[in-house]
Amino acid sequence: MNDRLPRVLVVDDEENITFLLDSALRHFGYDVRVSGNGRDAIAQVERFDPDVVLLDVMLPDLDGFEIVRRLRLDGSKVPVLFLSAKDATEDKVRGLTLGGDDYVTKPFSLEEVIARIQVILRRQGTDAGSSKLNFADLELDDDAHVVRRAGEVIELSPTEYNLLRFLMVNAGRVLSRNQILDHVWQYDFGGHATVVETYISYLRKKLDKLGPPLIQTVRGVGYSLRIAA
Amino acid sequence: MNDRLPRVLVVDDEENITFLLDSALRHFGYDVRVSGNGRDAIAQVERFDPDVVLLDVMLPDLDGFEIVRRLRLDGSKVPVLFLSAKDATEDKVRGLTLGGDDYVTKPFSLEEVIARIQVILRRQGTDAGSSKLNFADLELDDDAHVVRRAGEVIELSPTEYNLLRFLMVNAGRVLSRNQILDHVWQYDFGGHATVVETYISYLRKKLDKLGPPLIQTVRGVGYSLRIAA
DNA sequence: AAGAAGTCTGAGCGCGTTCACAGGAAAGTC
DNA sequence: GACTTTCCTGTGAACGCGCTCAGACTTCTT
Repeated sequence: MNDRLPRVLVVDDEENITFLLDSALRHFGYDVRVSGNGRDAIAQVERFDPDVVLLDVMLPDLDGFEIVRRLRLDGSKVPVLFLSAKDATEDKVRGLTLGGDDYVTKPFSLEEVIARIQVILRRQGTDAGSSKLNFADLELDDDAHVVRRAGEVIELSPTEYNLLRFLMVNAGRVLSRNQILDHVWQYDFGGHATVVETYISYLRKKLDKLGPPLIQTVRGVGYSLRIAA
Repeated sequence: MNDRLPRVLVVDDEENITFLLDSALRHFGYDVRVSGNGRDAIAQVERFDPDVVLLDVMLPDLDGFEIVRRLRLDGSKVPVLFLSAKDATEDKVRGLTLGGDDYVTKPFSLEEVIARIQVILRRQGTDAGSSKLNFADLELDDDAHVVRRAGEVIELSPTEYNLLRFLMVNAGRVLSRNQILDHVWQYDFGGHATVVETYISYLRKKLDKLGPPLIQTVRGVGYSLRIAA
């Protein structure tokens, strides 16, 4: 087994964002470096040799595209996951997915970002894991973005999908409403934790048509994916 | 085995609270420091280098979130367990579970706080122990928040769960009703100690379905988890 | 521009949880 | 064995948590 940790370089000038991604990615077992501006980022790619770069499009010195252009000129082929604001720049980012790059729009949710990173790493062969998550007769395939139970395909909205993914990654563990909110919803979500209840309800309605209940309520604590006793 | 004691910094301006936590945590084998305000707390983090900080959100000088912000700017990554009042602060707690931080609402029960601290320390690798407690054919898993006897899952209410946890942590020892009340119930509980009897009764009813009695009454003193002779 | 899909809020309802209390059982005492 | 003390457990009331649904609002499609 070749287990050098996959290396991720996070480039953003907002410290809350880098802190957020840094802690989440570390927790996921990545070797993380952080950079706050474009020039430093280019230098770090050289020294750190990351497997993927998380790159904000709006940086104080160089813009994200310029950074990538220079990296490519230097011969680096590291794939980039852009973090773009949801405005004009979004158009510029389109079409990048050809070179193996991809993008998510700010504000993102962590599950979203992590899923994308894993897709990139898998396509590169850096991350050995499969694109499928399994629990009981449930199957979630990130590459195809398809969920099945007992063979049947289940149609899920984006939020439902992210929620189920988070539950499956943490199968067996109890997750508090706030934990769920922090990982599944966009980081700037201002509403109340009761949305989680609504979406758990949606998920149950769709999942439990095809078998026994899988999402357990732990009263006063949260929810947990578990096979009923 | 590397057993330097885990270090905990407790920050609160109410002396009853710090006293309470100080003694309980010491008794649990932690190396504890106490601080009564924000500025001092920041200084202590630097000097004492704690593994976790117990931080009241409402402090006379700086508010808890501001303290964390400053700590992060200083590069400290120490996880924080917030002690918050159950109202307004609830909203501001967003994003906390990402950096490994968490919160409990005042008034808390000691078992609650200690369980949370252990979760944080385990996740950090500071506390080697597992998330499971065992006694005879009983098993309590804090991660999944599940209790089993002889393999069967037992559904417990929050209070029942905390009570059983306290009994298991102190297996073999006799615990008085007041000790139990002090650790399992919220510290401002005003009722009578007879509740304990009620909950012992609930627990016995659920546990003893699956095997011989485990909770022994020690007349005139209290209760004890013990395998019948 | 209109329709469809997705998201989120708020309210109502049901049920589990918590706790006091009281009558009866068990243990200990003389 | 009778008496006292301690403990057990059923009943019931108040409360709060969690589930669900309708509807407003936003965003994506065509």
